[in-house]
Amino acid sequence: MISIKDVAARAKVSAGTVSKVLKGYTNISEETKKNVMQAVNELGYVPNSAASTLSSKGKKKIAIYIYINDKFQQIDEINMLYLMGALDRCRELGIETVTVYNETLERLQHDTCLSYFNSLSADSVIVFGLNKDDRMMLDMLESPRFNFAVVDAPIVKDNVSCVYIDQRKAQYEVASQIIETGDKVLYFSGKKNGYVSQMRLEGIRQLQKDRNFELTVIEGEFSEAIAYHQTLKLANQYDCIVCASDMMAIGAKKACKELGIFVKISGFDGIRVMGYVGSSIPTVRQNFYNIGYRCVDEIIRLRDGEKGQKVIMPFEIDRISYRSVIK
Amino acid sequence: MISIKDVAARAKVSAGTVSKVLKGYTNISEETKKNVMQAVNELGYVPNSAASTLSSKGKKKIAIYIYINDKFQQIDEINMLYLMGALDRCRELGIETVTVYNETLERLQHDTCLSYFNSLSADSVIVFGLNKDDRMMLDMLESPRFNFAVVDAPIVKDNVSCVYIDQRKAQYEVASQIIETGDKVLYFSGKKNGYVSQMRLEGIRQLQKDRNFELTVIEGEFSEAIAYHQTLKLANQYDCIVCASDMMAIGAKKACKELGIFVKISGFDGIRVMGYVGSSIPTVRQNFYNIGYRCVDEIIRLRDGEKGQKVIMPFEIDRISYRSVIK
DNA sequence: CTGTTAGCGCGTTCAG
DNA sequence: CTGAACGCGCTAACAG
Repeated sequence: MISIKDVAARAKVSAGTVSKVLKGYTNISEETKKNVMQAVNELGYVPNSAASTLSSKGKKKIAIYIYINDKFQQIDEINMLYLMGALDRCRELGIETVTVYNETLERLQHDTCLSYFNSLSADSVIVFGLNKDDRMMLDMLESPRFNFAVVDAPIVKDNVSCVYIDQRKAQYEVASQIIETGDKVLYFSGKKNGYVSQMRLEGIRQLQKDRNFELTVIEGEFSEAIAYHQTLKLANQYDCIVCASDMMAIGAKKACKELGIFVKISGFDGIRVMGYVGSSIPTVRQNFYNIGYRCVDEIIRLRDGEKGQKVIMPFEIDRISYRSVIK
Repeated sequence: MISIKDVAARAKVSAGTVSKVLKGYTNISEETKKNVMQAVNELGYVPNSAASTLSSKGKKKIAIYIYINDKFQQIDEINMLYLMGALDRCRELGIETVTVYNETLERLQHDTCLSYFNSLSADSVIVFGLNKDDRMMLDMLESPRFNFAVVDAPIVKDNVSCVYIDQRKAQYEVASQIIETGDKVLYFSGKKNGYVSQMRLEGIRQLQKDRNFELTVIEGEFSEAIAYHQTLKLANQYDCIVCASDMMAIGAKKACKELGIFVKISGFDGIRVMGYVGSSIPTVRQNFYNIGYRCVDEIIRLRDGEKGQKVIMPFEIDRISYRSVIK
């Protein structure tokens, strides 16, 4: 384990000087700066981040908080894209990250959660797809000591920005692709009390007012299985099935095929698997990568002392073709 | 930020004693133990892991090394399952983890890589799907200071265990489901020089000897697009298309459908998307969760001073139905 | 059984 | 412009 001392010895300066060089202080002669950097390279020195963050109370990492579980299919694609976006942006900016998984937090008490992120030397947290049941994280948002960028939850505070597409508008637009006046429409909503679920529901309700059709709402919990089974039971009574997620749309479509009937269906999210199911279903394409990317920029804003804001990301209404997914 | 001192003050003992209680030392009176724990709870104290690992040179985290990119579709599902397995096992065992992404390492020099993991206070690394191009990680494996569990690469050393299914046998068996003597067989292999690609290729070659058929091998690079386009061109000359990955099988199947011909196809991996493509394609089902889970146990073995070993995980030959993926 | 002491590796004053 | 000295929060060795 080569420490800053080794570098100092090799460069014939003191440890303090090495530190200054590495931190980019200005008042260092070019001469010694060069020597130090050379020693660093020759020795392959990497600062010990534990010691570093312990010493300088400067916590600078961004914690990336991810829900990882097997309850909902295809969540992994969305998470990976969020993650890629955020990681790429952090790399561009030279910011260190820590990945934190929800199950890790579930073990902790309310208050200890703060300390936990603290001990990770994070001062900011990006929350991908905040869950309304996640008391732990919701409590954390109250702590002014951290900055947050939250995806898919309409929460704005001095230290909290939120990032998402206009769910209401998106649901309105995608549904309007398939619904005609007078249609009987079945709507599979997401999780009861979920943030996005509510907004999407408002979207379809708005469309109902504007276009006048019969609307039945079923809580689909984003579950493909529920959509599948409910569709098997009910599809023959409806002209359209509007789904608050692609996976539910896939379940509904599958059921219709099995029933041998045609019902207009729309989805929501724009995930790749839509390109494989052999049906052309209009959906809302969210650019998850960009959302993740943008979250980092929000954190930067907050760190700079700006107040939290709501960031609305663009989306597209489209069908996902096989061609588009195989690249 | 409440530190060990605060706890000590509240419990009216010294910081050292608190530390001992928390580390589960035996020679502590029940009385003070209780007091300390109470103070810990009341204050919501969480040890600062940076300080902890800095002090005790005891590095105990397991670093989980993941390739994250968008080059190959559906890698995300596999990675997530690996990850879930490893994380679950680590939680069961009370081991802390750090997640490290390949792109982070790509910035580093050879030697600094070691220091990097060091500074993360990791003494072990789990590598999911080691890439033969990844010089950085391959070099690291030479370092006896770390323990490694490597998935999908046949590397065994004192400090390196590897975990995977019997690729050779799996490819043999799944292909034998569709190939009959005298068939003309097209084989889409994985990445040239890839570890698993080679083993799978051996499997099909072995089958060729045993069953006697005409075999053409094309480097498919695990790419759905390549399989798709090559199949469009060549399918009518073959009876079977054996693919070294599910995504290639899907590409091949799609092409056959477009050509309006039937060719027997097999896949490899057992990922969920196979349940959505509407074709019943035999494949090798790997239990990625269990593989991730098992990797942690291998690390434990190595930490206990045992030598690295090859761990062969079970697999199944099966078709993935829609029913099985919607649960 | 418990308190005291001495660092872990680094960043940051403060002198010089 | 540079070096010495202190302390971040914690653990370990040593006293008592």
